[in-house]
Amino acid sequence: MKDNTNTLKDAGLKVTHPRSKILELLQSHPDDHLSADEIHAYLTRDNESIGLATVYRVLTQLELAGLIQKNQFSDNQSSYEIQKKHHDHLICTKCGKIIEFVNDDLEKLQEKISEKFQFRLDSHVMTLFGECKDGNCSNKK
Amino acid sequence: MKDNTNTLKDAGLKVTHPRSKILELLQSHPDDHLSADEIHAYLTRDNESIGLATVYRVLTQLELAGLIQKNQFSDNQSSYEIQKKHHDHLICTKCGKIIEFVNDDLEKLQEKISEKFQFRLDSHVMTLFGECKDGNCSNKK
DNA sequence: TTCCTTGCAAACGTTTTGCATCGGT
DNA sequence: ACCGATGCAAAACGTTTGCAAGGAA
Repeated sequence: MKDNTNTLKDAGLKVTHPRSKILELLQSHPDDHLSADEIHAYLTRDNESIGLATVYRVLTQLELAGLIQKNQFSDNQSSYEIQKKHHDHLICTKCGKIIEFVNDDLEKLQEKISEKFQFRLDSHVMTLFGECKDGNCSNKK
Repeated sequence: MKDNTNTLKDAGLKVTHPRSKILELLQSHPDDHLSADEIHAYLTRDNESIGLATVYRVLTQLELAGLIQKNQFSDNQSSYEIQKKHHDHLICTKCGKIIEFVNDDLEKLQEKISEKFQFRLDSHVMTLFGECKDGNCSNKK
């Protein structure tokens, strides 16, 4: 019985090869934010013949099940990552590096702002764009 | 000499009918967040025969010139608004209402977080999603 | 065996581009 | 008159859908 078999079952999803493979891929790249296309390329490289349409379908299902998270940063392409505890993102506009962070003050402040406008806060997107101080920064991407 | 003639000239853009009209439209809807398609529909309704491609081209130019702001919320469609002082957004997931707000503590906190990760902060996107307490909330959109 | 899932190809909606014509300056 | 701006149609892009074939329970 494979690792994510129970994960999928618990989510109410039948255990199929594509679902298992895609979940596995995202689990083994916990720090990456992969597009559907990149995921498809990884699978193809591993000699898995899984169609791009299936990748999209499976990603939608996994997201709905709460197993992965979909991100829409500034480009036109969505990216996906395995579900971790809540966090926000810091993106280097030069090298594309993405840092995940959590800040409790920020979360509290968002609640305060929502209350001020009489909103019941469901979720938020908070992405900081800047330039990182990495030496190899401009080389990447 | 029309209102936004100088605005366009100052931005280094030749004053043309489409540019003038589109800027005018956004200026007269300061609280709206319109998609290219909606803008095109408004123009068509006003008997302006401006192509959708031109709308896209002009919006890109106006954004580049800093005269308008492009937003990519959660849908697949971008929306545009005239440039105002910096602000973030609060969106009602039920009725689609968008509230603009500024919070200095938030801005300071973002700076602090960026510094912590050794980033030089350029910009940020911060959107809160929730449910507003409006009586007519569920009727709209 | 039963349905759900998959692969493929075709459709989709938004945005971009090529090209001939038009229009500011 | 010049060169950029426009309209139209077609292409491009990421994503979704229809359908017949395949696969897990």
